Amino acid sequence: MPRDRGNVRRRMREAALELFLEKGYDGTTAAEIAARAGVTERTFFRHFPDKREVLFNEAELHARLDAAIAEAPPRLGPLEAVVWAFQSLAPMFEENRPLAEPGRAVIAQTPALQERQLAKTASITRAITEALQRRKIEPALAGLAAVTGMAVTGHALQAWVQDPSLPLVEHFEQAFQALKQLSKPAPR
Amino acid sequence: MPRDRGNVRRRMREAALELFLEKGYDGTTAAEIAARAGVTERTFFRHFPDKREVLFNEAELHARLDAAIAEAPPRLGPLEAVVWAFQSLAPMFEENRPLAEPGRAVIAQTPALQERQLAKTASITRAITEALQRRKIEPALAGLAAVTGMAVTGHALQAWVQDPSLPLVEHFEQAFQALKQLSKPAPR
DNA sequence: TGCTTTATGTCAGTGACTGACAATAGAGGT
DNA sequence: ACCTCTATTGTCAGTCACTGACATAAAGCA
Repeated sequence: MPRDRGNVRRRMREAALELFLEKGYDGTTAAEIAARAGVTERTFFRHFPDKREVLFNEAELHARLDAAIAEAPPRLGPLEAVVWAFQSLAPMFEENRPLAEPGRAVIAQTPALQERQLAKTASITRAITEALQRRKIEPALAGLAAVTGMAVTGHALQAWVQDPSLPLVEHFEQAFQALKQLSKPAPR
Repeated sequence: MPRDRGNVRRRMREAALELFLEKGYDGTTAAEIAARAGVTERTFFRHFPDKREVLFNEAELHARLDAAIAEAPPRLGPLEAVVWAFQSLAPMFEENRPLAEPGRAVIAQTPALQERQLAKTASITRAITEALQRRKIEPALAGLAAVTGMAVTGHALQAWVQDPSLPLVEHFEQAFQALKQLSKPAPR
């Protein structure tokens, strides 16, 4: 019965998001999601290890970040390389926006999903750290650049959701500049 | 039937830890934990919102941290206040060590528990941020001091588990000194 | 002693997730 | 067009986390 191959996954993601917006995450059963996608509950759990995963797409982000950090100009420092990598992924974020934006809303009101979000952030941070080490950055510095880069990125994505008029690239740039302001002057 | 009052909770925590060490987290059912504590599964879920919570003790830590940060000497800066607060809670950590140490081992090999751990860390970080703001620290600085303080504390606790010969207070001190080293010199 | 409150037991039910096995659609070869 | 082989999916039964409703007994108090 392999009729759609990779499309089944996408259909289930879309069906899930629709239902979550209609009835909330807790009010939606995995069987309902599967049904709307024209498939069985069992198939749902073959594609996603658990119900929460339907809202996240870590694998793709992970792979693209790995590649982007490797391709960043060698002259760039660790934090700059991270920012550069996210900048280069901006088109992907823009493209996924129709799904990502309402997804954030659902996550925001569901503790179980916020928890998973934290785990995903941690996982991506580890991935960035390793990618930086492949650029011959020492581990401690790589880790620091990774968490900082993730924080800046998260901030920029947040701002982008609230103000879609500005392109994501600009939000990245602003957040990065704000960080520089923070670390520069000794106040008072 | 209120015979033990608060003791039931402690008995269930101990029973859970024992069983987790014997059969692993996933191999242990909530009913088994309850049975070993001489109680019903339903009672277990009356005391803990879910199975994972049996391994964490956020409420107490949260309350004590709030108080400790409020009591820290006024002359201390935000990060110093956080470190001071954790220092003052060292006796509590030392006392809970028999439970906390094996608990860490269980968490380390159970993804579901690591996820919850991240959530707890985030929650405590928020609590510290708010406590610092009550000391008239501006929000951005308070948040930065909170995450930094949590990172230093986590590092110290990690080291303490691996080297119990040194008192926890010393580990806190060492980790704090290490942080200062990191932020001081501009390498190369 | 009788009454109220509180912690627990009992029971039935939902929903997430899993293992085992059967059934079918598609690719590729003949 | 027919056959074969493999990747996916459907079906079914079962475990376990978690919940609501109601009954019950212990503890505190009048």
